[in-house]
Amino acid sequence: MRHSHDRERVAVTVDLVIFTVRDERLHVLLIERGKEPFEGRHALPGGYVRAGEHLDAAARRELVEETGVDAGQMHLEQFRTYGDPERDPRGRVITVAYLALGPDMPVARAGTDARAAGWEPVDAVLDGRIDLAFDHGAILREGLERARSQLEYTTVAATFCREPFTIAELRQVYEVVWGLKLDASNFRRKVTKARGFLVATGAHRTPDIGRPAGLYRRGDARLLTPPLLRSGDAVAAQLTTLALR
Amino acid sequence: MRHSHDRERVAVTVDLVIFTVRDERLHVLLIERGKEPFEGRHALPGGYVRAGEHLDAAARRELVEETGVDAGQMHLEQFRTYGDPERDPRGRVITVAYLALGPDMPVARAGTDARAAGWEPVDAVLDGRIDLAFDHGAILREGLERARSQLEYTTVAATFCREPFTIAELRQVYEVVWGLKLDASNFRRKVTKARGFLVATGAHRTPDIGRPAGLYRRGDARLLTPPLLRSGDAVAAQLTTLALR
DNA sequence: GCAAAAGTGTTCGTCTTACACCCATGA
DNA sequence: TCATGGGTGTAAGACGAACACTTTTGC
Repeated sequence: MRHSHDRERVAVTVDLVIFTVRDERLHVLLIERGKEPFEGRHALPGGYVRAGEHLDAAARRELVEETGVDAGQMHLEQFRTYGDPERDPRGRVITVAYLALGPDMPVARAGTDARAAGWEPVDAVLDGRIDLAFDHGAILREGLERARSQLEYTTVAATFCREPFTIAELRQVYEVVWGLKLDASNFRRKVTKARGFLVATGAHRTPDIGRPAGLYRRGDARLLTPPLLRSGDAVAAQLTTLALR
Repeated sequence: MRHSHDRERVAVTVDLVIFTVRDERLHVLLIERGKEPFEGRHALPGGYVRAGEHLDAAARRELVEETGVDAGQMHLEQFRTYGDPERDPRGRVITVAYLALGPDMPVARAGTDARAAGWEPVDAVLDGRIDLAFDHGAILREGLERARSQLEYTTVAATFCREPFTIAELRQVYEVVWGLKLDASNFRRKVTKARGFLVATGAHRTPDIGRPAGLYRRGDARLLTPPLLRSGDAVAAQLTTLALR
């Protein structure tokens, strides 16, 4: 039996987990809410899907609104929809969560509903120093897990780097997101061997000190073959680290 | 600027891609629609999320309604939300798609909106002999891709098997879902070595002909370590097979 | 014994890991 | 020339693919 109330109409939002690497640490873009509920609390950027608007389009629009960055260049992927009836005190609102990775970029403006917007260390959210509004803490954690595993099988890590970039910069992305130290020489071999991941520009960049490093651009491959796997031990270490926090 | 029409309220449904292995082929549970739109066409089982209902609960409810199977025992995972404004001719309806894998089971009843329900070979959908309503064809394809990769990293393949099961039965799941032939001896070594995947019952089952096979139950591990990877060549072969169809 | 399917052993080649070592630069 | 990070070489061991071979059953 289906009654009319079975087909409840609900509001739909998109929320964005946008990561970047800054000062050798993983950061996430957060806003400070400018109105109730959760006024003054940190939250993920996001907003209502408009009438007739695609979900992906809404996500890209919100990304531009919150950061001023053209989403056309960014990796943007839906990773889960959250629909707990109690997740928003205003009523039934389900949200489609997106993951985006990008190079460190300036925050161009505050969001429409936001008092402020800025990059915050992911650690601060994981250890409770920053307590996010709604269920955004859980969404962030799942986005982080997704990002970690995406690094294994796809070439998205390179989207964290502003072109052209060095292999050391790319390695730092892996180290920061995974929370591990990687062997520089073996890392280099793997990523240069993976077809379509990196394109050498031929140019070099001389650091403050040390030998100049070769510069690369992103290749056209989206899937990383062969994958760059975290060892089982490494994943276990990562999980316990998370649990201890 | 946000106007009231920016917060369009939309209907939300869940749709289920339910796979099973039957007669050495992969099958998917489909219904035949009993009313417009797409009356008489095949579609994925699913329905409206009710007021105050969790998305996962709605998926489990629909699964029981369509199949009579207790979803409590089944692996059920949300894999993507589809929100194209044009995807439903009746108006804006977004749908949260779930993936479920289970042993071959009888279809207990037709769904409330369905004229009939039954298992259909996945091949028939992929090659166009069955043309699904709405965007369900695309949803099915993505669900299949998800199922294929889930087999690599998780122990869900065992949920296809009715307990107790033999290693040959488990191997057949992999072969059917991946569309590949696997080496029986290497497969056995891998799955028995993976901790928490299989628990030997000690009992044996004698086939019509041949040596009796050891019987197993599912272990408590959800993640498969080490993973059981399709080789790059195998994946390529699979993709071309799909493209040629 | 034979067919068929379960299960074990072995070989060979590739990939991973760890680490030694050389290279190119600025100070 | 020294310190620093870039980059190459290489040996030991782990892992995977392929396949020969043994075991256990019904007929």
